[in-house]
Amino acid sequence: MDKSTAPLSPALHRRMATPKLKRGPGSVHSSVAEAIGIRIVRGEFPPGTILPNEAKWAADFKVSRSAVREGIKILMAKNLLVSRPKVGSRVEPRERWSLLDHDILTWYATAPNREKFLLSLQQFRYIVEPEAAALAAEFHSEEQMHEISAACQDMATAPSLHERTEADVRFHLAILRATNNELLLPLGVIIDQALNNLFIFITRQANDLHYAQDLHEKIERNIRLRKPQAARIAVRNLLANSDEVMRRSQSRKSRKN
Amino acid sequence: MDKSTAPLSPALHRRMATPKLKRGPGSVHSSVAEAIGIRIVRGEFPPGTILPNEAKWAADFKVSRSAVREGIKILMAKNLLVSRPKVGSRVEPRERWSLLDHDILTWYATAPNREKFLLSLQQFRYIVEPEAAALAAEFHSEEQMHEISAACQDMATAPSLHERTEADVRFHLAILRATNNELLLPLGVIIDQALNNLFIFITRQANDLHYAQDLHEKIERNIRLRKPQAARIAVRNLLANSDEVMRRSQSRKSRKN
DNA sequence: CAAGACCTATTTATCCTACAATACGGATTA
DNA sequence: TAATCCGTATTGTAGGATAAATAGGTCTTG
Repeated sequence: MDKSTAPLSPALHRRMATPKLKRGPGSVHSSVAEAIGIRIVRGEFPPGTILPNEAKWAADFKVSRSAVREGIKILMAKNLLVSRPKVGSRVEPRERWSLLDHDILTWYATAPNREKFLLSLQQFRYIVEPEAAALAAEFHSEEQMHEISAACQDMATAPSLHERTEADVRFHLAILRATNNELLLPLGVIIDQALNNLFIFITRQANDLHYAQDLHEKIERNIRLRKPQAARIAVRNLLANSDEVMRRSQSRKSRKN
Repeated sequence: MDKSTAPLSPALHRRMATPKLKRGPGSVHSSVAEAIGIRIVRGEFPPGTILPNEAKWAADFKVSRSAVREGIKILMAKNLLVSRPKVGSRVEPRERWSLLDHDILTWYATAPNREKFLLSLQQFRYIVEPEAAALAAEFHSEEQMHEISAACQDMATAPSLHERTEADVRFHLAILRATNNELLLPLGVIIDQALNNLFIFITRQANDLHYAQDLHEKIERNIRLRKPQAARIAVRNLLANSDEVMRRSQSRKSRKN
């Protein structure tokens, strides 16, 4: 059926209209993948939906069909959709999506339900990070320990909040590496997302920063001294502190409104 | 420098030779992605290596350059490599690989170091699954609980080992779903891989199967009765049993040799 | 001689066109 | 009514042409 014959409200029509392709710094196919991918994760094309065909995308974005196809292939690789001849590209059920992929996570962070997303991230960290710290305490090599310590020091001496966050991410990734379990490495994208989203909540008050630094140093020390159980608890304390910071920021915001 | 001028040993040459493309059931581009992807994860092209250019692959595989490009795009989406004009496709460092992707995991399972891989899988399960069961015990809905119970029953009544493993996977995935944390769903690929690899170790002795079934039912019960701590422990017991089975199988094998 | 500007060759990026394979859904027939 | 056939829309594959990007060498210049 031709879509133009379907009676659509003007508002719905506006929502369906394809936004112009953001001609960013990257290549065309990745821009296409991003443009379509974002609309999928935001729920504009719910699972089971058949996407517009390749020719339509090519026309809307003013790019060649090849570029569209390469973009679609990227989304297929991330299990956002599957393509079949004659039927088209169908959005996969959410539980098949590779949510732990860096791109999807980034797109997802722009989706409407940010609150719930941040809670899921935080919950995920509670599961993984304490155990990762315990493993790191048991199995870290000297070089890996050095990376952890260096990142911890960089946090203390970082001149800006941005650089502090960068060192913070580096600290936690170094712990994952020090577990010597390579399957844990991909979970770094979670930490990256979480910290960069938490970044906007972080207070600039010297007291808070100093306390957070203390918590990080406790983690560093317990890993260095090879005390798994103590490292586990230290990480839990740090995460609880993050929760607390978020909660305070949240209540401040609601008081304002 | 032209590679053909480099003095290669015949053995190395043989290893470099491109195997014929497996023209399986899937599409050509996914076969290309698989063929190249497997060689990357197996270490044939170590991180930092520049892959042969697209024209070379097209000639070797006897496919069009378009197909090769679409295959490469799939690998790019999984962070196995990055492509840049003039330089070519460079293999990314291992810690960037999306190891938790279903395809990569499957390819990885064929790699030489199976033993270490299985250990990493098992260690990963120890981190995630007990906590997932605890969350499921706290937050599961009625429908989610029903899926868990049904899978558990199917395990008991499965007529073949294969179908039993299928229900086993379904059981653990249902628990992940019941956590109501969507970020945990992608970890299902780990469980899927682990159980399907463990499958070959599983003894057919009725005693063992009965005991394993008992362990699963304890998990089911504790989730159903909303006892997080007990569910956590029940999962740990199950994993310990898997370890035990693997260890026994291992020692039997070494005794044979 | 050193440093910077400028070429050139190679590779991916993009576009285009044509045809093949597939399977949905309607038309046709028993 | 039910089963089969077939037209057609859509992705899949092929192959070629051109554009853009850039590493590395070359030339110029201070």
